[in-house]
Amino acid sequence: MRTFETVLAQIEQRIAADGLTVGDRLPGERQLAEQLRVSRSSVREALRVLETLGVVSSQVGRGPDAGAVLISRPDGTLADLLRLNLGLTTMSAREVLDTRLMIERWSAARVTWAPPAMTEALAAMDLAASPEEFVTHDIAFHVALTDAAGNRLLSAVLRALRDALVSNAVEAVRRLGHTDDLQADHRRIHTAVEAGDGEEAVEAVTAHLARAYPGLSPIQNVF
Amino acid sequence: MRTFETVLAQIEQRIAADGLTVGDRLPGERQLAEQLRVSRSSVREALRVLETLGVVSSQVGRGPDAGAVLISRPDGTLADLLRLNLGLTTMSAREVLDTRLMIERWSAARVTWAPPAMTEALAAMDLAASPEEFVTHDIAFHVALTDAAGNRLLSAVLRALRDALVSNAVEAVRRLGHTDDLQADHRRIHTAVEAGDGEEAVEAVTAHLARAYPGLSPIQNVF
DNA sequence: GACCAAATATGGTCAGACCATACACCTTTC
DNA sequence: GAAAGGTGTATGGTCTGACCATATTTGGTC
Repeated sequence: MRTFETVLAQIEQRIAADGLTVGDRLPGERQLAEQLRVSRSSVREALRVLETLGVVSSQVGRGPDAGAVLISRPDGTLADLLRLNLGLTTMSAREVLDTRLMIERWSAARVTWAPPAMTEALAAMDLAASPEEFVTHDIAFHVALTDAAGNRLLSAVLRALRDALVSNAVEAVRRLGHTDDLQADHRRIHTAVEAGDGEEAVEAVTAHLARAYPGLSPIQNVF
Repeated sequence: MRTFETVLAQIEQRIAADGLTVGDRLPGERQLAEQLRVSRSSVREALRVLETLGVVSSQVGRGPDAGAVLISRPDGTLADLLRLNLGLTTMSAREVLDTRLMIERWSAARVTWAPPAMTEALAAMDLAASPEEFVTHDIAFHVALTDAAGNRLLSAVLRALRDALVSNAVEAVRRLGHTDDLQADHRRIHTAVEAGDGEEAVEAVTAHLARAYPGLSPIQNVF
């Protein structure tokens, strides 16, 4: 097993052991390297993987104080994501694909603030002059929401699908004839996110979807 | 933009420009570093990201000849995957992604025949001489199953993910040591599909998954 | 032609160095 | 006393150069 892979495992363990959550920080690269008795290069390679997985986010120049890296999605499935993306043990794409998983993650993320992009998109939709324009910002709105959930890998797949479905969304807006109801939904979602109320948010999203796509089965949909 | 990110972009471009495909090799780390005028560290960090994304796979000790890294999934979505995991935007695919929806659609489609590709893949798996070969046909089998459900868009995405996880699947087969049980599952699925028995099929698929990936959470998976 | 051993370039890892950045702290100013 | 500004400092990002174990190639041997 390569060194950076063991580093990965140890970081994972540390996150679990210390009960780190969103916003918490890992030790600095140098300190981490010293603790794990490996070179900084290996630590960095591990961090790069974690960053790709959407677990951690680095930022330069954090003064003389502590911290170095910031956990962006520390939930328990970290191990699965690692295994999957590294081919260490086994994983299934279905698990990743399951949107329910995403809901759980989103709720577990305990997001207590609405991403600025989300707020901006909300305002932009009010000013939209055409269904196409509306949908553009609508996508941005949901993108921000998904980002708040934290899993970039999953988001990527979802995003690709979304892009492929732009025309559907436009048609949905046209069918409705107006966007008042949709905006009301959006505001409800936004409020829920701001309040950090995961359950309410999921419910709001579900209601929103039911309105936008009436033919949809009452399955638990998400974004 | 960090150096390794530009390296990422340039490698991506190179793959597209040179028309590299599965099995082809990138230049060695040192050579790549020299060509791109960056340090080997940056190249390595970029490669680590690509590895996490399932695009390349490194292996040590390749003698004095050429090659260094090997492309493992060069399909068109590479660019999207790169962009996404680098932190641009993200999105959700809403209802389309929900696997349960797929099951329902599949049932609702009242499929009363097994797709020829499915039958062929089943036979091919019997003749497979290696785990790799087995998995190849295994994928074809499940893709055919997904296609039978009727949602091409969903099929495409699932397929892409599936391809990205080939190595995991191979390992799963290796771990089992034999393919008899898997084939028994496949036959059960095939029979159910032929009979148009959606419920039985879903159940068979679930059982199949549980066998192939024992650690999997009891989430309702689809293949 | 088959087999074995040395030569060689590779990926993996390490140590040490430099830079630009952003935070914490301290001084200055009002 | 509070606000504003300057400075010190540890950080992430990058680079250089080195060593190791490994796998492929090469070339010699039988």
